Amino acid sequence: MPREYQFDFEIRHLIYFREVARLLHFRRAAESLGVAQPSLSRQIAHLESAVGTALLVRSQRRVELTPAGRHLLENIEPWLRQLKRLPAELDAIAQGETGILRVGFTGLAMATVLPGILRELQRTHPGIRVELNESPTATQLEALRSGDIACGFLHPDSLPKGYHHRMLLSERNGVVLPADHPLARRKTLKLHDLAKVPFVLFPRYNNPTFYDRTLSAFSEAGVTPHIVEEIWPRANAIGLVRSGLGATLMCPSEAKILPDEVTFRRITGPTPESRLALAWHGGAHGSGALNAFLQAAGHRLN
Amino acid sequence: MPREYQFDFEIRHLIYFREVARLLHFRRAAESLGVAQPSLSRQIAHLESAVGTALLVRSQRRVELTPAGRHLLENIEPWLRQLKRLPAELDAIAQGETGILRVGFTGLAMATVLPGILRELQRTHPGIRVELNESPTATQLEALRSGDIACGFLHPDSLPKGYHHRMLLSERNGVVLPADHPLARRKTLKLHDLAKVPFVLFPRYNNPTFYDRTLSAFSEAGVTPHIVEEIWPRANAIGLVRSGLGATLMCPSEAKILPDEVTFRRITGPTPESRLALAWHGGAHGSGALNAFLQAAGHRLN
DNA sequence: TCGAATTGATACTCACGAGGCATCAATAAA
DNA sequence: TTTATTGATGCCTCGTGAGTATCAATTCGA
Repeated sequence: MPREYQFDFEIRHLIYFREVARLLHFRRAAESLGVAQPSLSRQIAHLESAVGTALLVRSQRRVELTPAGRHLLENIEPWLRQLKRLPAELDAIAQGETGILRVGFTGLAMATVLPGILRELQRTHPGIRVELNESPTATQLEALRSGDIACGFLHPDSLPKGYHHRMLLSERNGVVLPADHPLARRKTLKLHDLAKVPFVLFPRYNNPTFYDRTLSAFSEAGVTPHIVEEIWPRANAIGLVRSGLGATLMCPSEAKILPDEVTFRRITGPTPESRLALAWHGGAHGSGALNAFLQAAGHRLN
Repeated sequence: MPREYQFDFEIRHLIYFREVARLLHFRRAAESLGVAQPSLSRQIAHLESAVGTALLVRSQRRVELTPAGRHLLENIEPWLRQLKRLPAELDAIAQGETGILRVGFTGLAMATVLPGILRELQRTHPGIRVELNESPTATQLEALRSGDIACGFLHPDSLPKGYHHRMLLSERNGVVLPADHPLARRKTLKLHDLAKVPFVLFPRYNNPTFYDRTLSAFSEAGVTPHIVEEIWPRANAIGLVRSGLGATLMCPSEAKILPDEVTFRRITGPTPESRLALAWHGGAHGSGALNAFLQAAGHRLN
């Protein structure tokens, strides 16, 4: 038993001391603790020598606390209570009945599945607190890797191996135009029609895979997009469209709620496809809170 | 080792776990703790089975915390720190460098030695908090007996055996008169001169010994005092004198500061003698705070 | 692709010390 | 005085923490 990192007393000593201090009687305390009185006497003596201070005054016929003893009693009482609850507490965390869960998400998730999942989770596991973090797919992947988030709603196309994921939705992008734009009068558009329209997209590093896929769709349609701005989060793009800066691509779910000044139009033919998946670390030991979240997400989807 | 009152883990386990959780490495943690790695492995396993929850995920090559493990780490950290300080803390209390000290006192003490002692104590032991309680000698004796106060400034004549005490002062009483009283023109008085003067004294039960001694002084002087009021604390007697109700006996120190409307006159011949002593419980195990207080009181007197 | 190094777990033995029983010394109550 | 009750001490037993040697699984380097 090494000396340097060793406390010279143990929880047992504190519990023994508490009982003696409460009853001020060795024999009764020993009985209450279920040990023999001599053993108790020695353990208390051990504790006193370990802390280097007399905690009790024994006068053969009466036992009383010293000031240090009283101080110790008052100090350990709350801790012993907390310690007693500890196993149940840890179990609750492991079972996912409580805990903090950091979750990454994109605007699309918030516009579609996320609210329902959170509501379901709140219903089944009210003890779990979710810390939401809107960030682009690339950032979420990094956060997943480092453990900063336990799971993320992201575009799964560039998901590396070692992560589990569940596809949530896949939608062909449409276009958001200023309401007074000439093309807005048409019911549907082709990407080809938008050759001359200035575009607001998102920064490439947010999600290189999807960015490149978007440009591919344009070239497939035989045009090169005129990109005037890159912005994130995507919702901000709507503001720019509204200000007349240009148009932006967006999937129907995300464009469900739009201000009057802008219009959403479906695109026929080639168009990028927004995908949303819930991804999490492939470790075998999913945190309980994460499992609860996944369960809530599954429930939402069935 | 009885089951009912036994935690299934000890402080040692928590310290071991903390080190492993910090370093996320059994071998290095074992080295840092000064134990062999196998022992550490088993202690951690023991802790996990004791709390009934996995705290670490071992993947042969890497160790990481489960959510429960992280929770445990965060919870025990502050407590282990506190626990480490505990011996020094208890020692400080035992040595009287800190703690709470309840002290009884009378008006005479506050008018004389008490302020100086408190100042000295504050200088030498700033960690000690003193709880002052003005009460008559008889009440203080009871409080000493029950442990409500650790020491008291009181009239020592009726001090029972089993208490230590240190005499602080002894003063012949004088008389406090209304300033416009005919007798106030004399420089000194005899108790005999005050035969017809109505007197304000204190309730007998406050200090029966001194009360009786006072009456003895009167009869020695050949008079019976005309007592019109008994009041406590003594300082209030001055207010009654001021209102013209009568005169009161008082020692010079206590009568040092008087309003203009009253006058203090020394008494020659028989007169009661106010004594002040610091008394404390004769137990062998004086609390450290008490010892510090006594030391400050001694310093004040030398 | 294969061997070397590194990881934490397991098997075995040893020794410290907590626990139990019997008993003592000191005090209080009869 | 006797008797009962208090906490402390002596001695023995046995559980368990710790050490050494070793294993199985994985990673890394060539």
